[in-house]
Amino acid sequence: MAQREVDLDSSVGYALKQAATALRAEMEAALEPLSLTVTQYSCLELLGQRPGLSAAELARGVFVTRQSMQSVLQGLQERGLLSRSTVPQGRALPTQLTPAGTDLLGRASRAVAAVESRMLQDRSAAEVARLRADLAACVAALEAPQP
Amino acid sequence: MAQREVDLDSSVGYALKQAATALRAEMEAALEPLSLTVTQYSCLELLGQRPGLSAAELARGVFVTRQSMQSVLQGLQERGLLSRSTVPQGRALPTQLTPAGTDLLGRASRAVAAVESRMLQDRSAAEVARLRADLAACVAALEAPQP
DNA sequence: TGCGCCATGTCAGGAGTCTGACATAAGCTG
DNA sequence: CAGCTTATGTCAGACTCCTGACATGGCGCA
Repeated sequence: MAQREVDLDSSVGYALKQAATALRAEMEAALEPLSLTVTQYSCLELLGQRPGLSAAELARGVFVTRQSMQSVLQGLQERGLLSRSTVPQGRALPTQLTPAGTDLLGRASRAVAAVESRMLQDRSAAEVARLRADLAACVAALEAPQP
Repeated sequence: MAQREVDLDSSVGYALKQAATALRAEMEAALEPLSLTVTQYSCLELLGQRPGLSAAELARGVFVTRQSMQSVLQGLQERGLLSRSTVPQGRALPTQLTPAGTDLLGRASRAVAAVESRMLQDRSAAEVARLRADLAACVAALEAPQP
């Protein structure tokens, strides 16, 4: 086996981490004027598109633990950006954006969209869709149960 | 503007984060038997391919701060996996793998390569290269100075 | 019905990483 | 040459997020 197992210059995994890191850094910079962290924005965005989600569902969608999501929700709730139902749906507590939350989300969403469109500049819609599909296929392959 | 600014189901950024998270989780699982964290492995791998790197250079390559890399290096050094030069090259202290470090890196590298190849299963070499190039283009676009 | 099983919310503790700060060494510039 | 800038290593503190644990509410099944 003359071939090296992992070569940084041709490793998709390394490129993936590099891209995710760069994107996160640019998102942080874009969201800083709104006093939002990337995690907080992700939470608002997810909640804006899927109103009524529970904390556990939000946590999975944002890729953090329930425990972390709890403190994120507390912070956003104290800022009046979202409200949690007092009446449990079973054990879960549905969450919704407040008008202030919806307003801030709109501005944050535009800022983030600008970053993403800068990341994808000079690429056709078809190329973008292909990249997205490639990444989704990676996720599916990784999450598939292995023997 | 009827189009939503950020749609999770078609957002490349979200897919990117999802893929990076899934890959990291699988890497953690693969490296756990070797008692290595992903950061520790990344450090060893980079050092194996670029011997003599300083702590600051390693930190940039692994996407952490110098301060974090310092504690990572201390842990690896105490396990006898690497050694830091006592004679500074200027201000920097070159770092090398020990034989034990090289040996462990070999096993870790194979484990990680298995994960990456599972992630990319059913794809041609050309498709993999294209994905890697797409990701690199994202990084370049994000890091390019903006007006 | 009663039991086990899973998901959710929550509390406490700890590991990892980051920001801030300082001293030192090399390079550049006037 | 002196001074400024940059890069590195290091120390200290704070913050974020995670792991572990527990109680509670729904669901399936014997």
